[in-house]
Amino acid sequence: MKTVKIQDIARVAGVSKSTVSRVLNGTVAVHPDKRKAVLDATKRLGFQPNVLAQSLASGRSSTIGVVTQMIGSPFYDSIAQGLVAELSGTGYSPIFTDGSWEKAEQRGAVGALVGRRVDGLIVIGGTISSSQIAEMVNDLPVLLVARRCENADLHSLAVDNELGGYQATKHLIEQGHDRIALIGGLADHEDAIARSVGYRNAMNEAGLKVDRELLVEGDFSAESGVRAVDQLLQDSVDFTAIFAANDLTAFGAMLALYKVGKRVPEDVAIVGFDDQMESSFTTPPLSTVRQPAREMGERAARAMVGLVEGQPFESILLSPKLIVRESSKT
Amino acid sequence: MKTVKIQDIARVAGVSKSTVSRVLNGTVAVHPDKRKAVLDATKRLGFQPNVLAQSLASGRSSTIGVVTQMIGSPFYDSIAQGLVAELSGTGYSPIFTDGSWEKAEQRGAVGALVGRRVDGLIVIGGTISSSQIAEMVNDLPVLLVARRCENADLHSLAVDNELGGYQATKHLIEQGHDRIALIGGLADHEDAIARSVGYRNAMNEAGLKVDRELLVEGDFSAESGVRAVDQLLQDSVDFTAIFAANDLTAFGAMLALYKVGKRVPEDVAIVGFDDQMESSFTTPPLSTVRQPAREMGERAARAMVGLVEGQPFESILLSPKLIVRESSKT
DNA sequence: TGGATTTATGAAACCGGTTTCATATTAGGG
DNA sequence: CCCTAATATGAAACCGGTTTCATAAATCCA
Repeated sequence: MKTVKIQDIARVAGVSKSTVSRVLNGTVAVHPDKRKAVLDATKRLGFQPNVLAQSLASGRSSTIGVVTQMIGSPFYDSIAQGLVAELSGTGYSPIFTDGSWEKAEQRGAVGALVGRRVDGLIVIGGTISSSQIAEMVNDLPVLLVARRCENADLHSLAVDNELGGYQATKHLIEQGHDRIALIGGLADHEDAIARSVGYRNAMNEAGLKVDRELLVEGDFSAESGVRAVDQLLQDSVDFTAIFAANDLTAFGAMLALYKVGKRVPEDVAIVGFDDQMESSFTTPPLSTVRQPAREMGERAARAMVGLVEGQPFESILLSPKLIVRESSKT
Repeated sequence: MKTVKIQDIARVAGVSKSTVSRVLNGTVAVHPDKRKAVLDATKRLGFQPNVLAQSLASGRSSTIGVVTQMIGSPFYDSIAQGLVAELSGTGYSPIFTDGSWEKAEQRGAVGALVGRRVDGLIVIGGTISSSQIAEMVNDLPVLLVARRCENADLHSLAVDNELGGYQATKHLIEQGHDRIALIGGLADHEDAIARSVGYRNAMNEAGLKVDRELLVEGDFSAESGVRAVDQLLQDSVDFTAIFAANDLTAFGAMLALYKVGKRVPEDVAIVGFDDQMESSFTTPPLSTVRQPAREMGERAARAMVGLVEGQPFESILLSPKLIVRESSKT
């Protein structure tokens, strides 16, 4: 029981390889009789084309390379999910490679995908510079997701993190808070920095001073939220609200507050960032800045298919949306 | 600027294609001088082998096909993450196809992967029968993850859901509860059924009656947890504890209880299932049955690489582990 | 020192398709 | 009815590697 190839069909149908290929791809017209013979043989023999051979011959692999970041945030995972879901049924398959933290590893990931002759490349987050990517890919369409891009050759689909940070902070200010602590994300992470800039802008705009003691480091993990609140309490910092770099951090902060008997939002109001699935089901439900992660994945998938097929694409900077739930209501 | 191929290296190094291939793969010894010449040329020209061509010629694609289930539960996603992480650096790349809910679609997914000549197939969950998979893959190694398998040709790596359900329920009983509600998962979902069987076993063993009113339907979503508790309250069912089919459902249940002023665990104790990342940071932290999802993905990746390279593998049924946190402490 | 092995290497076949090119056939037009 | 243009089809080249096979060179052993 060996795999049936195009030649077998040709023999059975009494035609040449070429004709079989033409029928299967519908590239040019073939006589209805032969066409039928080929189709019958194909079905009878249970032919399944060798995608590898097809790709090699045609120069198109029907594959989209994806470089992922397996760091904590569920945000990236949702993007990946959206990608997989939207790509299924388009004829293209995603092929994933993990770029973890190291730039070297990310370069390796890009290289591996280029070696696989993917038709397009999607890079989710990541720290490798866009010009570096550009010089590796050699005219392959590239889409950076969840990340801005200064390079004109590449396209990007990102969320305005600065605006999000501004929205969250402004909301807390409007709720009457003026001592708002910021639990930051990774110090060198582009998104985290943008969010904290938004925080500062909102504070400044409202004429509020950003005390150094209100600023606590975090790393996007729930644990760091716990640590941050513990530290704030230990330093007996005066604060009535928290803007956390992401929802996970906010979860940790809420837990730490709960442990010492502080109530949310009565004693401390909290706003997170991401709006991950669990956020509307915490006690109390968490106010947050929604990043349409899954939708971004879906849009990225569609955009990439378009790019591969020659359609143009304009880089997009999506606006995040403030979702007010109970954790920040007065 | 065109891609450099093996023939270019051969020309530059003054040898034949064959020799270049031999050097690059280290299959047989070549003269040190030529070897060096080839290596130099390779580096200088920035050669990147065409994986497609390699695969076609060698018959091995260095690719592992993965059929995913994009249904709600974060459990499946964690498995996928583990897979990606562990596979990176092994020389194999995972290629994902979504099998969503429909069996037809799952067959399509398997077919597409077989057509891509993957070296091995990993199916995460899914409802397509294992014998059906077996007849499509034609001696390809197959590993079913998060799912039992009766078929001897296939391998599986699963968690004993029944045991988990038993552990959770028994724990609640030991905490003094005898009116324990069960919020089920999808009615026709293998895992959900197994967990409820475990629940019944524990109840029976303790001589407790399983009232029909204690059993509420769910669908693994947080929303269904909310609905279930609302229903229990509306029907004024007498219960002091809840075993939820998964953590997400438990989150919803906790929120619904919070809304009506019932405290966890004082008024109602709760145990979930999965131990997803957020579970230790809910207020209060959720007791749950841990499924080592990420680890399962990692093990699956290792096992599959082994299988592809001819090593044997014994199907594994992992034992879940009860994690007691505050949501179920008396 | 010479015949028998072993070893390194290039030429060519092959993997399974797609696509160009040439040809046999049919249709079209005056 | 004959010559030209359009059309269907098969042969062969090609995609970029791996691998078999044959051969020239080197090594071995008596």
